[in-house]
Amino acid sequence: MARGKVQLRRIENPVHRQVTFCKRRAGLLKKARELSVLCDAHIGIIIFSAHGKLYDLATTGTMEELIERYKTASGEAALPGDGGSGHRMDPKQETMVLQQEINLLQKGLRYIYGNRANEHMTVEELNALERYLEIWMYNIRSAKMQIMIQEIQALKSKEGMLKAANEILQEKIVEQSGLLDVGMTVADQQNGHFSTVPLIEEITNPLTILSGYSNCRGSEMGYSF
Amino acid sequence: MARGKVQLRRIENPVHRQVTFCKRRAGLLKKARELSVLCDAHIGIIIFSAHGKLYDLATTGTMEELIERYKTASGEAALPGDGGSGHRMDPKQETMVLQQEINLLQKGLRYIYGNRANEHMTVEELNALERYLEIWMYNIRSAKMQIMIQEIQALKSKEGMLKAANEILQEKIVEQSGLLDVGMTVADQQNGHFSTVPLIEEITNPLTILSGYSNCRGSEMGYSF
DNA sequence: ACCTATTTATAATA
DNA sequence: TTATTATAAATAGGT
Repeated sequence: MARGKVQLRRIENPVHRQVTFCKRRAGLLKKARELSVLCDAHIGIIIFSAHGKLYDLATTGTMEELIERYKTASGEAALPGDGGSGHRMDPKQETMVLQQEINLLQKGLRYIYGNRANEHMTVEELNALERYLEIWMYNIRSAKMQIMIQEIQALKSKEGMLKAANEILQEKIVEQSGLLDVGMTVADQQNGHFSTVPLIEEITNPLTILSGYSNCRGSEMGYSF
Repeated sequence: MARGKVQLRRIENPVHRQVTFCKRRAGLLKKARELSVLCDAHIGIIIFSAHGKLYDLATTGTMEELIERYKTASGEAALPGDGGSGHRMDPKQETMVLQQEINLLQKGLRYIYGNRANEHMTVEELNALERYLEIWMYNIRSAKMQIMIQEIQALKSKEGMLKAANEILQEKIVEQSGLLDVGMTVADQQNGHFSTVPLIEEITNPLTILSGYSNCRGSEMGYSF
């Protein structure tokens, strides 16, 4: 949330990932304490870093007490809750948790299924919901990849055209050099100061460099989704 | 955090408290999921509302697995402080985590491809499996994205070199044309068949085309979706 | 629930 | 880790 928005995927740079982990961990625990104080909630948080280091927080009593309470509460049966947040028990509620995890899609989902989606969904409706979520996520990701692929193709096109142009130019130069050679023969007879050979080499060199560079190591693998 | 800052103490107005609880609870869980994805952390959160209602989140596997791991990790190391003490992951613990993931995956595979009547999975387990799959997909896509970004950069680099080469070639041609013109002057006096002007235009045209973008579909790369 | 003015959180950087 | 600072997010107060 600063100096550039971040995508919701694993941070590849280890340093960045570590810094972000420290900061966000602190932020998360702070938020938990605030929520606990503001709303009388009892909160326990367990965090294992990628390296296995443990960080925890228990806003009330000990973590053990919270765990005991959790086991009791989670084992009980349940009421279909208000309208959103995760409880447990039946498939209906569990799927609602999944729905919450994709906040951006929630609005659209309500549009499609109507407000009663939270109240009276059958198993069949839930299956349809899941399928729809998958398709939607697929489309969004596909769109992003499409943009990148178009860029790659455009760049490759430009590369091909530039290469072709270089060849044409090279041919023209050779051709011109031949003409020049004939002309220079006459010229040499007049002042004898020029030689065409070094000139041709000068011209050819850049192309040689280009040809060497053109090892397109672009992975030939097909990107699939 | 908006329309007026809030004091860090219990919200007296019950309505406000409930609304804030809902909002901040959602925010807290969202932050936890983000931290988990961004930094490969394994996070469990248990929230009891003031009225005793349970809300929880396990970003990896099941809450029970996290609790087991917590007990091991917190019991091993030194001081059982209030909260936030770090501990290290020993081989035993790491093996346990990996074994949990493997077991869940194998069970899921048997469930999916085998006889569902023989393999029973709880909703909790299925959700955990779903989260695993999602994380794996994240990482796979991240890797693919990385490859594509590298390819784009390589192509842009090549494009720049080719353009530079073209410019050099163009300069050489103009330069040569000048020399050729001088030579042709002599040659024209002999047979009068050549004119240098059309030649220059012929040479220049390809570059004009090159500057133009796009076209060309070539791209032997098999991107598929 | 939805809408914004503000407050917070935090990504990039040193 | 910590500090800084430009920006992205979260959210308090209303509707």
